[in-house]
Amino acid sequence: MKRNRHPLPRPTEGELELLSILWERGPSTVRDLHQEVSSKRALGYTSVLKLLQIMTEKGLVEREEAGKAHIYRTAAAQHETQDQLVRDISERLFSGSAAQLAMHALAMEPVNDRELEELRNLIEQKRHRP
Amino acid sequence: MKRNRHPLPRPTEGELELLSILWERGPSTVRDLHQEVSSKRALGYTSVLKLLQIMTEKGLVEREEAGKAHIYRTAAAQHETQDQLVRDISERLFSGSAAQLAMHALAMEPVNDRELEELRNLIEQKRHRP
DNA sequence: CACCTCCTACGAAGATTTTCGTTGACAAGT
DNA sequence: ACTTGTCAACGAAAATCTTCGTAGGAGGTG
Repeated sequence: MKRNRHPLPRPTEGELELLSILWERGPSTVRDLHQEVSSKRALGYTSVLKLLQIMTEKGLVEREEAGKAHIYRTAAAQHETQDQLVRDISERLFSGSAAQLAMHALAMEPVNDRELEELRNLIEQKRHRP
Repeated sequence: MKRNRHPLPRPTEGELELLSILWERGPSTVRDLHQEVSSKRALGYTSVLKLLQIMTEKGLVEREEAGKAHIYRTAAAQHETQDQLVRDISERLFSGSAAQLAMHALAMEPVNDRELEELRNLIEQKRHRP
């Protein structure tokens, strides 16, 4: 049974970095995460550990204390956090207009054909169900 | 001539709140901004002032020291900051896929017909100019 | 057993962000 | 001239975020 009594807090920059890795790799140890992060930038092992401990307190991740090395997993699915943050940006930067956000995103850069097709479908759906 | 030697830093949460008001109201005094903010939440006058002073140092706003009360204006156009932050979120949350960001935004909620039409056009444009 | 190695826990320094109290300047009213 | 109101400047407390050093435990290896 999930404790969902408080909505999860918005992850900070560093926290989001770790969450991204967890979504990609699946449940991981501190060492796993540290190695991933290290390929991008210098950061001490204990820094990653500490961040994960804080994230556990906040409820952003959960850990399995099975063996010697704990295993961390995300508490929220990737799409949930994405939705949360997209809504947040939409509020703060586009007065709540998600459509404007979408337009900015699209206008901005290369979008491949498959994605374009998905977007077309999405829009047609919305169009026919007003 | 604009000093554009350093790109503007990413505004913090509080800074963005003030920027949003400035984009909406146009150039404003501290008192103007404080009143706007106060309608949303409690925040002291000097807190707003201090934030603006910091933002001036960072180059996020510029001020005209004409009369007694200085007048602040945004240094970057709204769409520039929107682009910057949308790109940022796209990177950090969608591995750089702006299209995925757009889809999340759209899937999320009410979009009116005019916006839907604009999006259709935007997509058709992209479609025909691959 | 003494010695590594790998791990978590803890505390704390440093950096940034948020908030506000106090001060002093200036002007308008009395 | 004295008081009152409005304003910017400054410093600093408080809160949050980032980073890491150090300590201590558990498990092997010689």
